[in-house]
Amino acid sequence: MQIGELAKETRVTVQTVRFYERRGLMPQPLRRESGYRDFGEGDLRRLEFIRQAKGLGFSLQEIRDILQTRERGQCPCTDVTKMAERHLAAAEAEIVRLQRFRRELRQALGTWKQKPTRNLPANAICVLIERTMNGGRNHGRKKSA
Amino acid sequence: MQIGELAKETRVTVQTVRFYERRGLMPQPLRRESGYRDFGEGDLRRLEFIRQAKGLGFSLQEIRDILQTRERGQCPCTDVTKMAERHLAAAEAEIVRLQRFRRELRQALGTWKQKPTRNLPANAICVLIERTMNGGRNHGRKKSA
DNA sequence: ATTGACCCTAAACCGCAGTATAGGGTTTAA
DNA sequence: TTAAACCCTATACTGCGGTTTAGGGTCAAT
Repeated sequence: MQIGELAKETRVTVQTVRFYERRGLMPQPLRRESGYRDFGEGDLRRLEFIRQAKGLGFSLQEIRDILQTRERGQCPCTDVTKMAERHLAAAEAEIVRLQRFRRELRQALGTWKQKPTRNLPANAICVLIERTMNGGRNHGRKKSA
Repeated sequence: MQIGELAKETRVTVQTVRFYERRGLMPQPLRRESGYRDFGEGDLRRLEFIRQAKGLGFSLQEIRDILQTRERGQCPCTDVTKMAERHLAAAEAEIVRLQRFRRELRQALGTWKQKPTRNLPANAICVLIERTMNGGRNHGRKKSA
């Protein structure tokens, strides 16, 4: 199989396949006389695994490590579990953070709805921003001061 | 206030302050005869706002846009709301994805505990990986009716 | 006058995950 | 024979959010 076919099958670009090879995710493939890469079924499955792992949030570095462990005949389960739990923890922290912000935001929007102002720059999130900016009442910062 | 003091107060590096200036997040500050930047209270609050906004997941681009809208005397609420909801949606999608993976992972680990293998590379997540690598047939996946 | 802490600019570099471009060679079919 | 479609390498570029380096200038105290 030529690189173009492999790329098409796995829905990545040929550049990406070569890029993965450079990064050590894909092995050095067989070469024809011409220098053309010659891939087999194993390469196809490997590339599909890379795509799936990427979809699960693993970095190329992590995927490379998993594949290398596997290549040494070892089980990458422990590492994979650790990585996955780490991603999970990060995502959970992220969502907690954003949920907190959303609460603040909704509160601000509620205030805004109760006290609808026209297009004056004094409502809702602006309040939140002004509060953070800690000047509250004064927008006085202009360059041509 | 010199750049060093500003940086210290806001717990960023002086390079970062200059970087924000280049990126248009911080205004061109006053300069002394020597060329030294001279910051005021407004700059301090602005930089603090940048830090907080960053903490809330806004990109520098977004923060710059918010500040520029504000500088034009307009209310950035609508934009901010949109941005925040977008971040939230992204984080929620992320966690759903990872929760799905965690389920798969836990299932795999459960299987592994029930059927302890020796240190052969055929257990748990390995199974998950092997399944992907060896032809990727997904058995027992029931998603939608 | 000299040291040391501070400041200045411009430019290069980092990791990430590729994408694009330049300048070629190969294969296949008309 | 020639053209299209494919392949090759090497290098540069993207956007993100900075960090580092090189090579200076300024300011306060000694």
